[in-house]
Amino acid sequence: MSNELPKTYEPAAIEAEAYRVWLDENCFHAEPSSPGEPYSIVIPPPNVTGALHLGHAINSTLQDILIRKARMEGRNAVWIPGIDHAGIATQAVVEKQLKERDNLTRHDVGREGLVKRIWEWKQQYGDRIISQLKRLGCSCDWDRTRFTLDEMCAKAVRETFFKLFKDGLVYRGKRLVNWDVHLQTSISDDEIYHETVQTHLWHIKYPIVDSGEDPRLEVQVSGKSERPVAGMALEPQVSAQGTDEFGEPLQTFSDDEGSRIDLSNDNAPDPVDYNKTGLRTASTGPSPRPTFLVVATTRPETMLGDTAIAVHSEDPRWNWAIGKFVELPLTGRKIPIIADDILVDPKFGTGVVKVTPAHDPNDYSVWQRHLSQLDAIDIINIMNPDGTLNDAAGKYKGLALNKARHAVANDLKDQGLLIKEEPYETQVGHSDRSKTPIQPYLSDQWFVKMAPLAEPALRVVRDGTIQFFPERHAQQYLSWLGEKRDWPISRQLWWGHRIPVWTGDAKQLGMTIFAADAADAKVISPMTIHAGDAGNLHRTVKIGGVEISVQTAFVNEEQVAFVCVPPGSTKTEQELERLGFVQDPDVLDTWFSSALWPHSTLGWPEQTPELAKWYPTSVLLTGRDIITLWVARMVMMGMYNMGQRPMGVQPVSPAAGEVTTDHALANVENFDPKHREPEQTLPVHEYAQNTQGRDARGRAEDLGIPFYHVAINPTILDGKGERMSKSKGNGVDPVDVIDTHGADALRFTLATMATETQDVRMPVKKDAQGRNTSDKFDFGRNFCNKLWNASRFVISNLELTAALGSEAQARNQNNKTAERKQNSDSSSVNPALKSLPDRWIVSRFNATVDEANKALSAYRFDLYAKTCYDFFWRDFCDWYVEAVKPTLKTESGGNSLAIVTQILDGVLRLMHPLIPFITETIWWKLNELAPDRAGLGTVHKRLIHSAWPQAGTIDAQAEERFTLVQEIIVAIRNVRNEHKADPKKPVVVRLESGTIPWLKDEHRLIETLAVCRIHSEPDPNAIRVSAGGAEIYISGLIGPATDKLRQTTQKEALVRKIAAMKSRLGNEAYTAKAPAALVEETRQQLAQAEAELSKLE
RNA sequence: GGGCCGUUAGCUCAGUUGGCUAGAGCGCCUCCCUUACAAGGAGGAGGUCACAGGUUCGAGCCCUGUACGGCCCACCA
Repeated sequence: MSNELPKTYEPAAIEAEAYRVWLDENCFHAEPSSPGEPYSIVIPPPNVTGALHLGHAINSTLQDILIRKARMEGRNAVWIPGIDHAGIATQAVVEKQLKERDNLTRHDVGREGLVKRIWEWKQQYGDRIISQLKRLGCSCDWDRTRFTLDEMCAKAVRETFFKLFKDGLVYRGKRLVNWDVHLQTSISDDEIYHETVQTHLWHIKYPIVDSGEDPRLEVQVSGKSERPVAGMALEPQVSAQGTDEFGEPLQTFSDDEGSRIDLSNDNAPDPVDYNKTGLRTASTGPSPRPTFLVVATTRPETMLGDTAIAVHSEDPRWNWAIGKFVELPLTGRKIPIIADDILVDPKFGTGVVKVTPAHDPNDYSVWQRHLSQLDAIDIINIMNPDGTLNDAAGKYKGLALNKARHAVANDLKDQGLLIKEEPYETQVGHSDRSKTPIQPYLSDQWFVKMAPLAEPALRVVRDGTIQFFPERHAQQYLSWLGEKRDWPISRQLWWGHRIPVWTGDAKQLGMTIFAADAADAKVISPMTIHAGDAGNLHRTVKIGGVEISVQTAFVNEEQVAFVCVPPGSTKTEQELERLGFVQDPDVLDTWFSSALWPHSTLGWPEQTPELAKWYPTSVLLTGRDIITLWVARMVMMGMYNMGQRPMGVQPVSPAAGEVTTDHALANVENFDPKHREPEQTLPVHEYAQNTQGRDARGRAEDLGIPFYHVAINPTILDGKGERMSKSKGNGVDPVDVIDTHGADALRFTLATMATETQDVRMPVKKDAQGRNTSDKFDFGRNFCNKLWNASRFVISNLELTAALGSEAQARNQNNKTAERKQNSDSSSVNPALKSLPDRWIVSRFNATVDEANKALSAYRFDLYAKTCYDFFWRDFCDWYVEAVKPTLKTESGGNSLAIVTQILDGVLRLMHPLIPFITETIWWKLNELAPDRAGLGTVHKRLIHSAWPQAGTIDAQAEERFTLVQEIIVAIRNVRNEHKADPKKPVVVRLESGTIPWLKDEHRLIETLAVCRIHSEPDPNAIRVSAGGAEIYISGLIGPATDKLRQTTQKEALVRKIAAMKSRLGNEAYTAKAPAALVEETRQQLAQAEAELSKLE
């Protein structure tokens, strides 16, 4: 009894036990010094913010499949787990908790206090995530668990930041950022969602001040301008690489783009439609012109920060006013009317736009565009970080924005400047974290220059060094990276890697550092921070072995120095602080540390054995939503830090001129190629082998790419097709599913869903215990149950045989070395094959292994699971086991028991990566009863460390023959069923198969599986059917009526088929152009169909 | 507005370089609790492959267009 598997499959019991054993025996741990070709994966670190959902579950399952397979293939496989600190998200959650529990803000507890609390949160939820991964069966090397905020990562972050700073790829600039007024931090574009709000469009009069033409402008009032119109007059220094000096994407214009309007076009606005615009004309002058312009805005309060009015240069209604001024209502400031053909769409609104550079992204672009032009405009910030108005707002100072809006609108109304207030629907950006509206806000931020980093990262995907699966996802990567928009990396948060820059009086620095060791102080590169700001410098010096990189800038007429030092320069940091320098209070964008993940987890910047062995990693598995945010940045930073060539500092644009190449060698010095193992060969996947061989890997190493393959897993949606998320409440905790169905069932089902189609719908239901689960997982659970029971069957037979000292087993001992050539732990099935079913099932197994290999090397996890399913359930259980069942325990069973055992052995190996718990558990049991698998030799104690099955040869003849036998059996069953034959009572069958001489050898098989007796006496009343060229006469059934029907249907089908084939063959084009083999095949089929038909007449 | 993807059985989805009667699971119908498994077994019904053109001897598959759905990016004051 102890030898038996429990009668019912209960995943909960076996899963806990199997995982415990794996952990106890350290099965997941890898060492770089171990033998085997490297195979490595780094987990996309889940956010510590919350628990894992099904999206993580599918992602983790697929990685585990790859790692377990690689491990079984004898590779030195490591899967590095970890968690992301998820800056904003985590801080927001903890702050919210602080507020709700203790009614405290972060300012009450202070920076240290808050960070301490977040660490406590991290401990709790990090542990939860790890335990979820363990429940899933993930075979991560837990000894190597990392956190994006741990010391190793911190060091990598500091090193990288310093490199970037030194290379001039980090710069500080004023930029309009998305400001979360509630959290008082800037947030990235991707942390914003848009919400439709009902608001108003306020139409406001801006009186034109007649007295002043803008003296800075050359006169040009009518349609055609003498000088290039604004918007086309982009800075000549803008590089061809697509960014200006701020890294803004270069916008290119051509005459056929929408920025110009064609006045002959009917769609162009009525030249002067005063009714439409609500304008009045002045009574004097040769041509009537309005005395004011009307602006329509959704945000009247921002007019306090207006610095210009913009119109389209070719809009005849207003272009005469370009160069004049308006008086800004409520403030009395005089602001210019400028032309900006990018901002202004004459067809929209009044064709007149207020420009508020400090509070609107588009207006900010206007400011930038006009910065070095004659018509440069001001930029005025009217907002405090907390969302109230500042001194610049005059009497509105101190009001919150929404209050100011109404105050402004009311005052305008009082002054008769508000023409109308029309209801308007618009989209307003909201912070994903605080759910409050985002304010564009002008602030000082650090940026990473993208162009030099993006270029190489684009190249390696274009040239196929990095491959996407499915391939089409590369497009998203390429198009996003192609924009090369600079990356704002400052976050006004306390939770994260603090920016390693100290700010202070440049004069202090000069006296102490520069002057102290002037001979040693080597100027490494000049840098311009803002165009036109003379005196801004960028120097990197080396003093006493410590590198110090300095950027200077003028702030309020004072020269301020920004100093960056590499990690481990504590003394220098202290010295700086003694001099009054203060460290930047901001932290880095979370993605900054995530971008380093593949190499930082392996120990970089130290040249660790892990890095040498496992970098580049073999594949990255992730969702398509972070191809840009994460994948692209990992490639960039991987190449920047790990590449042997200093690509990060190659001057991509001579015009940029800010970065010199002479310090590029600094990167090379960091890199010690000796740590490489030149004998390393390819990663596992076939395609790489048949393309460039080991050169590919060598080249990839030179380039420093973090992975060769990017496999994109599908997004899991709920039953309504909506993305799962916690806020929607439609998320499913994988642990809930594991509780209801088991981890193997979850894994199996998720794998079948990992198709190339992007999204998977998952109808969710709540069970009695309130757990979110889905009937979808019944599929996997049923499969596991089937495996459980089939294994029980095999094991019960082994027990019996063992008890009786089976002859079959003894015989197999003799056969065991007959044809085997593999090592002792091989799973190749190759006993002495006798019967057709034996030959067939072995051939099918071999084909299945082959298909599984192909599927997995293409990351087609669904095909892998499907292949396993079809072979195990359909071929093995439904056919083979049923075929050998009656004779299994008898002498005449031949070596079927051996084959059943060996196939089970192979199936366990083949499916272990997919359903590790159940396969491992059965493996143990199988080891007890058949330690040598009836002749295969010694097997490994643990399946996790056993060999991946080898695909042996395909027996085409056996497959062909067995297929025919199947057809005959199905035909007989069919008739039996239609006649409601007693399932246990055999029918009498006569087979006419003169053309198939070998068929008589399989009569016994047919009798078994079709429940019949085969006789040779003709019966005139027999029901006749045909299958695969054999005529089948079935006697002993009543009810020929249905047979008539069936024969009629069959006949009709044949007639149709014959007609179709005849017409095809009658078509000369077909016989001439189609492949000869196909035509011949058609002829044979036609002949066969006609023969069948004639027999049915 | 730009780009990408999808539309195949009642539901969820496969369908390889175009090639015989388009498949699976679930659900449904009939029969069967046969000592591995009713979470099972045997059989069955069910599809004008979104629509319209085109290429081809031949189209679910390739091309063009349309409709509907989804995603990403940019978002008009």
